[in-house]
Amino acid sequence: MKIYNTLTRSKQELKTVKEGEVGIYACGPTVYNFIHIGNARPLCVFDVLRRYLEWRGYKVNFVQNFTDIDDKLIKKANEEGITVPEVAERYIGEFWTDVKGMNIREATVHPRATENIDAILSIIEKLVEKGFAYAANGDVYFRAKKFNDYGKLSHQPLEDLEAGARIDIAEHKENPMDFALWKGAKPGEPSWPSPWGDGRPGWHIECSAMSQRYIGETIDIYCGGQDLIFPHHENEIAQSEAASGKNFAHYWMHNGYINVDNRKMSKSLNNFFTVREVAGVYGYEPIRYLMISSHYRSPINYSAEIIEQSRNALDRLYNCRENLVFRMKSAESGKKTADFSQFVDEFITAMDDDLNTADAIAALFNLTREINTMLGGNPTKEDCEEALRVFTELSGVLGLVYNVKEDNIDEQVEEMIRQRTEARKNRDFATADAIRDKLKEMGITLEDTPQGVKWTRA
RNA sequence: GGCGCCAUAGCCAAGUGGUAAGGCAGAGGUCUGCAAAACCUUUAUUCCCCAGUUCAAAUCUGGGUGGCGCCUCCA
Repeated sequence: MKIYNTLTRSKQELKTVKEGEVGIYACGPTVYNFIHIGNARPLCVFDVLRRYLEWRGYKVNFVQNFTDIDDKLIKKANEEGITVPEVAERYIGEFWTDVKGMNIREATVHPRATENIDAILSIIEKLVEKGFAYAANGDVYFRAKKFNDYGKLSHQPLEDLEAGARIDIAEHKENPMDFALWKGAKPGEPSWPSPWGDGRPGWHIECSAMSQRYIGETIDIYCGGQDLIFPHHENEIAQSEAASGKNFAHYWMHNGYINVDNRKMSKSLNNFFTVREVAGVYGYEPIRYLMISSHYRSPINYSAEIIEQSRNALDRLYNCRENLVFRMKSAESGKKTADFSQFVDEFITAMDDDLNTADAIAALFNLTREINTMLGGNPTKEDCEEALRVFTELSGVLGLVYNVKEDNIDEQVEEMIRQRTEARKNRDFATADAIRDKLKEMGITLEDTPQGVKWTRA
């Protein structure tokens, strides 16, 4: 698989540190509010990346953090008159609601900044020891000039960045490009003890600490939005590599923005839509579809029109599956002649080329047309099963078509159990046993209890 | 000022040297008790403009026009 690497600005063949395994770190949300559809993009895109790599046989260690201590959380806590942990807890809960709605799988681990203060402090100590960091007025700063590769991700020499930097006169930095690793506590703020006094971690250091703890000193793929390239990811490289002396991440994947009226959606422009409000009108599924319907590095200009188009496109996929499942029930058993491998090949070719989900979706639609055509003929049960298997696999890798009714299997089972109970009451054990055997065939085991019949599915 | 991205049909969107995928919307048709769904046909002689390279350019090069982003918290 080829991946576009921001670091080299080119597509590169994916070579992982450990054969067959891949460690991915994705910058997670700062949990001070509902997520907006701009946040939804990396969540959906990198969820697809993870699903795809797993489907191709990789063992994926997918780490996504929660930033649960930060200026914005403190501000929010003060506004609402609650504590910072209460703010975090609330919005982590809301995050899960949206994320589950969009069929985004839980990461392997979701570490929180506040649970990794020890790891953060140990990196800072190392940096101070090596002369890459200095304490000033209760804060600790990273000495950007001392790290020779500073600017390698954003491809900007330090001097140019310096020229554009805004100098915050309130800080005690040696150089404007230095950034905070540790912030001295202000009254009323949450804080942790440290060798430099009570304080809290800076934003950048937490990701370095958590990626190192949960993946290792060198990670394979680091993911995030383009707006994190500078300064967040640049700073992470600097502090991580200065501390470990090793490559921090081999591949950097950055997704494009969601725009509104062709302007970047942002809090300051106040032109953002939350996932919750869009889902309230259109449902969660079209949001996911929209996010992966174009290439992840291209911008998407959000509008009501395109989300409606997404919903309609999705209907075509759902109809196909429904028609297929319906037909499968009555189809006669016979030879399997259908072959859909061509669409799987198309799909893989697309995804291998820097996660070209647009082309992958096209392959899924081509498969859909083929299945629909097949249904117009006289397919065997085996043909239908094969079609459903391929369709489910491909749509599953993209995480699409997930609100599927379980074909009323629960209702069916309940009805059969009711009939069996009725038969037993009438001492018609032949019928009762026949039903029991039929259920067994379906993978259902029964258990008679004083409260009634309990059943479980294999 | 430095760095970078983008421009393909009514809309969305792939395609980065071999003659324009896919989806939405529209039109016509087949099927259908009606209706859905599905299927077929149709909708870009052409990819912002100009010049160049080439047997061949949406694709490469140069120039222009228009739009956007990062350099400050942001996905």
